[in-house]
Amino acid sequence: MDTTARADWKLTYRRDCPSRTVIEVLANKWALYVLGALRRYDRPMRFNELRRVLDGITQKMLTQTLRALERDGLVSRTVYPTVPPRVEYELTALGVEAGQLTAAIADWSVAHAQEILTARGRFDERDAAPPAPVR
Amino acid sequence: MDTTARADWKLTYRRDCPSRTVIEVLANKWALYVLGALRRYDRPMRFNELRRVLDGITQKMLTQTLRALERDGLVSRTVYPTVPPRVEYELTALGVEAGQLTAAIADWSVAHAQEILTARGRFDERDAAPPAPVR
DNA sequence: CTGAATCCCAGAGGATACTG
DNA sequence: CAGTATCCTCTGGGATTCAG
Repeated sequence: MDTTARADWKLTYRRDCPSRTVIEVLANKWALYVLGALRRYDRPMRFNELRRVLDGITQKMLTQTLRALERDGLVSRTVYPTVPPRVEYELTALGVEAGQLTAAIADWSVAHAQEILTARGRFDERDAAPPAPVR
Repeated sequence: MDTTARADWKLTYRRDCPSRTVIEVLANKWALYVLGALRRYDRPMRFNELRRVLDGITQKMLTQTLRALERDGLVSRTVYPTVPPRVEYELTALGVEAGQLTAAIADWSVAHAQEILTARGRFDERDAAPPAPVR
C-alpha cells in the first residue's frame, strides 16, 4: 500500500484533497449497489440485467452511475455491434478492489440491520415522546 | 459473522430490504467523513473540533449527520451540563466497526486518487474530442 | 459553545416518451 | 436492447439568524 496515504490522513478531510472527489463517487448508494452487484455476480452483465437486479433504480440513474464508474476506470463498457445492441459492463481490476470495500459495507449493513433498526426505533421513541405536559 | 447475510445477498438489492436504509446512511459523504474522523482521532471529540477537522462541512450538515449516526447507534452523544455547554461525540462499538469500513474506503481513495484522476482525464478527453470532422 | 430554526435554490433523481 | 431527451418534483445542503 501507499505509505503516504496513511502518513497524511489528516489531509483527507481538507476540502481540496483530490481524494475527496473519488470518495464522493463511492459514497453514493447507487454506485455502491452497482459495484456490489457486479462483484457478486462476478461476470459481465448487461444493462437491463443490472436494472432488474438493482430493484428500484431508474434507467437514468443506472446510466449515470455506470458512466461515472466507467469514467473513473472502475467499470469497463463493451459494446457488441449486433442487432439488437448488446452492451456488457464488467469490473476492472480497480473496480474489483473498490467493489470489495463497498460489498463489505453492504454485508455489514445486512448483518447488523436488525440491531441498528432497533436502536433507531428506541431513538425515535424518545424523540416522539415529549416530556409529560405539565398539569 | 451472520451466515444469512451471505446466503441471501441477492435480497440486498431488493427495494424493500431493511439493510438498504442502513446502507444509505453510510453511503453518504459526510457520514463517511465523520465516522472516519472519529475513528482516526480515536477519542471523544467536541462539535466544533469536528467541524474544524471536516473542512467545508456546515454546522447544519454536521448536526444532521451526527444525529443520524446517533440514531442508528453508531455514535454516542454526551452532554456535560457546564457553561459554556460541552458536548462530546464518540464512536460506539458498532460505530467503530462501521468506521473501519468507511476508513478503508477513504484510505483506498487516497491511495488510488492519482490513478483514478488520470483515468478520469482520459475519459473526459475522449468525450470532449469528437471524431475528426470529415474533410 | 452547541446547537435549532428559516429561507432558499441548484441540482439529484423520478416518470415518461422517443430513437438507433 | 440500450440508451437519450424532457419535464418536473423534491430535497440536500448552504447561508444566515436566533437561543440556551
